[in-house]
Amino acid sequence: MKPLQKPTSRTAARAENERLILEAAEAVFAEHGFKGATTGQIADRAGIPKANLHYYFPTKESLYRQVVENIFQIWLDAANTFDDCDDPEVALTSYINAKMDISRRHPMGSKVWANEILHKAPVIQDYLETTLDEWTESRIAVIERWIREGRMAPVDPRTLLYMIWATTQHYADFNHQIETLNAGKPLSDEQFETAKKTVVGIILAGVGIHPGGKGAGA
Amino acid sequence: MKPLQKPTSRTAARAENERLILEAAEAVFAEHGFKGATTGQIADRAGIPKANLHYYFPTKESLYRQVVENIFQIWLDAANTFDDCDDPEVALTSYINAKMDISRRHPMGSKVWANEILHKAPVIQDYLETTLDEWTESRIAVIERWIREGRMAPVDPRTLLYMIWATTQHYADFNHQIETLNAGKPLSDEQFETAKKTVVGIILAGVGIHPGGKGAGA
DNA sequence: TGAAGACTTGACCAATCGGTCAAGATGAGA
DNA sequence: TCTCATCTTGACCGATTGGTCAAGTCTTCA
Repeated sequence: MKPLQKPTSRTAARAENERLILEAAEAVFAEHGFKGATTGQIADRAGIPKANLHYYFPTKESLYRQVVENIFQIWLDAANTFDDCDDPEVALTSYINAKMDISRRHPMGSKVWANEILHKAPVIQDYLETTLDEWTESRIAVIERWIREGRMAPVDPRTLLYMIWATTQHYADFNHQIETLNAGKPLSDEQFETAKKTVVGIILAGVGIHPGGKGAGA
Repeated sequence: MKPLQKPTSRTAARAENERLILEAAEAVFAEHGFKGATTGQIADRAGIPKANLHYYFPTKESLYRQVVENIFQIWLDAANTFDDCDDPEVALTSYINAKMDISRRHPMGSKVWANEILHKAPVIQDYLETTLDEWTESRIAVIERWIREGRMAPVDPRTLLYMIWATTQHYADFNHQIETLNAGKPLSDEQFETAKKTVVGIILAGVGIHPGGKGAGA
């Protein structure tokens, strides 16, 4: 039998340190942007000396890249919920709910992503051009088919997707503004549920899907 | 008769220089954020030495503050179109169109704003708490009245406003992503018109307003 | 026309920050 | 236990950057 590793074995300690650093980095990059964040801040937040951070991640950029790649993975997971079902009502509902939940649970990741796009995606441009572009085009095709089949109103599919992205991510990226307009307090679970239902309701009605009824209006 | 000022009189030159600097600053702050922007970059873009920039704007922060205040003024101008008419269809349509047009014509301003909120509004927090909060609350009251009067479906007014903000500003803030997903090219005027019409259409239908018909659906 | 204030600008400075390094601490395998 | 690779860390360095300064130049106006 292999000797049991102590909880602080070499590999476990390395994994734990990398996790601590990445967690701290996501928070600091989200709040201050790539340029605004300092490796010293990140190291402090992770509870290790700066030199040690540079032992695990040689450059600030390599650390940032890792953070962004992790975020893109979360985004892709949510994207898959779009294909849960071929019914537009179910697909749109579950996709919007998944994206809203991400904004609630991973607000910092969304902020890092927003920062990256605002600054012209110096790190993730290749993802945008490949994975994201392919995902978008194929889902546009699905929406166009739903429209042809009369299962939803003839709206521009691209604009519909952008509306969903914009609105759901707004709850993460503009969270500070939302809190300020909510008497300085975070949205309660009830308020957030109301927001989710309202967004789903407006989008579905907006594309002519009326739950309870069937098919699309004019 | 007052002596005609030469085109480069003292006051005119000052005004022109301040304009050049503010224009350059908006662009550089939009692309690199507050921390990422350097006063040297801004001065270069304005075509003046860095020391001269600091003659007009003593600190980087005072320059940034001025840029943000100008942007907020544009935002307020658009906000007024909400009150053009007491009819929800007209009000929502003209407000969405105004905000879409701002995203098209002032994308950099919107990006600076987004950056500011993303970083917890260190400079404009007071605007959020006063002017923005008052505007929002009063428009929520208007929407609630429209709902009571049966002129639109009973949706959460706050969420509706956030959807409009998020979607319209998305066309500025995420312009880079939108271009990338448009074969790397900026949206044509036709494409942008389609986007505007689609957003207006989805929102109006989403809140139960059907142009041509009258009043709200269930 | 000449004095006074407004504006311009190259050179410079202090602070910050990403990253290095060398010396030591620690754990794994023989 | 001994050895070696891995990990830790305080001190340090060069580059960048916000901001200053002093020595000019240009406008205005009496």
